[in-house]
Amino acid sequence: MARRQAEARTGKRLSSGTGTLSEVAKTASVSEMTVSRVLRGKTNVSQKTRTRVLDAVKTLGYVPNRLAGALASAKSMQLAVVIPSLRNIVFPELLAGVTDALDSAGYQAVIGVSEYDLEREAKLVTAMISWRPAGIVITNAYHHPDVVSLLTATPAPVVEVMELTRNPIDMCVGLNHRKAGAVTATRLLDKGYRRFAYLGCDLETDLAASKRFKGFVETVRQGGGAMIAKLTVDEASSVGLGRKHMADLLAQSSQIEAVYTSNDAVASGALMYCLAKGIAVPQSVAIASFSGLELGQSMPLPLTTVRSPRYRMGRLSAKRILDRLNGKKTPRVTDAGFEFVEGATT
Amino acid sequence: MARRQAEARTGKRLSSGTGTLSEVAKTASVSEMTVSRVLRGKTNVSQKTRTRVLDAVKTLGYVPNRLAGALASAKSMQLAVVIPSLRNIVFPELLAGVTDALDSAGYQAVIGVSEYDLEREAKLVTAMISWRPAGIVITNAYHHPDVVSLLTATPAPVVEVMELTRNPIDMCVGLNHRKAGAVTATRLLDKGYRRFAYLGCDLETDLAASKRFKGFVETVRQGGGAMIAKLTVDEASSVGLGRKHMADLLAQSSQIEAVYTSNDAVASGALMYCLAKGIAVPQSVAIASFSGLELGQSMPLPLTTVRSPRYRMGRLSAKRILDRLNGKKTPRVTDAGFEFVEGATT
DNA sequence: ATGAAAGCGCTAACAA
DNA sequence: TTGTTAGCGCTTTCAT
Repeated sequence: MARRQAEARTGKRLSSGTGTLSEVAKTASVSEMTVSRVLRGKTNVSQKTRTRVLDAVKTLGYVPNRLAGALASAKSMQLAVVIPSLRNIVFPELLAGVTDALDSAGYQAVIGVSEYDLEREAKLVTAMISWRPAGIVITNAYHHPDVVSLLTATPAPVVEVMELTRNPIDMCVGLNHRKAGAVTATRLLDKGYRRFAYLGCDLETDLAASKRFKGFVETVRQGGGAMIAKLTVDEASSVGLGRKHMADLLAQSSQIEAVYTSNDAVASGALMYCLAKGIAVPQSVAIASFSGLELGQSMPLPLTTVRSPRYRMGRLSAKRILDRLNGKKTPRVTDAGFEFVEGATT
Repeated sequence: MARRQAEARTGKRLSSGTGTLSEVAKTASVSEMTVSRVLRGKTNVSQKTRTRVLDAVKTLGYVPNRLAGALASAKSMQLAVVIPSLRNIVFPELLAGVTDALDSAGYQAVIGVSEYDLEREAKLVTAMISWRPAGIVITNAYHHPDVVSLLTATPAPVVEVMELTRNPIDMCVGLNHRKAGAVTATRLLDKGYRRFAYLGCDLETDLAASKRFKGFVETVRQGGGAMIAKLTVDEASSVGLGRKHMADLLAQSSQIEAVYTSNDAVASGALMYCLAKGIAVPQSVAIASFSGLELGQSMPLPLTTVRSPRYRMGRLSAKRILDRLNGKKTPRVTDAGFEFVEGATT
């Protein structure tokens, strides 16, 4: 048996190991169309033949070939999802929302990871489109010009997710990152903080973080505060980033009252640094952030942060696409909102 | 323009928005076969015609239809990946290894999430096989009988990843979890700990964790130690789980010297609880774990743990499948190993 | 180096 | 309710 397998799995055939519609048709003594109808749950088939067909399917262990189905009907059941990274838990969480929504509708997610590289994203989008997906979910709102043309030309519904844009290629589901930064600044100013610092990843790469930063800085200035230190590191946001670089940031000025970070991972690392060094938070230095990760809320001091609805945005994105495919009217822009979370670090 | 889009994106056609091979052929005044050859990088085409074809492709913005290609050639460029969850960062990390390996070879990953549910996994595997993937990567080594038949029958290479089995359906890439538990116990015993407790998720659900637990308990017994407390919670492992339930575990006995947890997420939560409550780690209670997450190593006290090579296992799994597809000989069983990490929590 | 014919496995559209 | 015909867009195979 093992030998048969080894021979069969040469990759030379992927016929199926499951036979074809026509074999099922022969076994059940009906036409291929009838089998097709039964398998797709069409109602105009008598109960008798239906049972006969289903029996044949079962005895043959037949699994339909969706490649052929999609080609013939020009309707795929695959949804392309493009995300920048799998290392940052927010994207898997987004993906979880997408897959949950698709699951009940019988769709599959095909994923592509751009690693925050626009060129790579462009290649990826081409590759995805070559599978003629029923829809496309792509993270963020800034893309390679080729991606914009491709996505504009494709007949499939497209959702840009995470950031809010007034001018999406097709649809968009996201939140206003600038506003999230601004809200955070307002809360900190209200608490009396005036001298701020920023710690995070490279802002050219993470455009959403950059928007939050801008909103934060603007509001700080308007509120009479000042940014007196800033440290960005050319690597992806992570707990390790915060843990390793908080010292350097604090060394930039002894007057820092509060640190705003690119996200909860960095903030958690920064907080761990303070805990390890015995630096009093928030008395010596306050920390505020963005994401609302479970991690941040499990810290000895729960983080002050802004919770973004990743899972919900994923679900919503998939829903928008499914709705469109079902001919429903869909809004171009969906503001998924966010929620300020008052923790113990400010 | 926006209107045209809205009309086009009804989901009624997914023809392409990009034309077909035959249109390219007409534009370049060659046969479809020639275009096909150029696009697949076959060498037996003159430089002149090649350029002409490529020009036509560019001006038309043509993107090949891989559904049709895969159907005609019986060769898909999609790899199915089935994982239990996206919430636990180890699976996205595994996935990252897979997508990185696929990327350079031009393959795409189609993912399915079973949510630790064998029934759901069975449905998922059927759905995936209906796309006739070039290969299948599936997490863990225990499956629904239907899954076993399906995977045994499919001509595509199959890799079971994470756990080590001597009898994989086709191939397997993983580590010996029982041994990982045993090694951890040995180290703790060597350090003089004798009274142990366990904190983690439901062991019926997470079979790998269960194997580690068994290895741990066996070794503890053999080494003259004892398990004097155990708390398992019927929810997925998470930082929150450890954070919330560490108190209850410690309440079970005042004599607990060391706590072994289902993984680093739980351990991190447990450690945070101790930090928040001022419980001295490891003096009052030691903590040891499994995973080797960046998070655990960024804690104020780095965790004592066992690092599993998630990313590498992902890469290796994809590599095994690609090798098989290229006709290379591949080992049935690949032990990816693990590494004990001496932290500051023991 | 290039092309023509046939067909992959399925479904739409029409007929009976 | 069931079947027939004609493709979907591509690649294989076999010519030339």
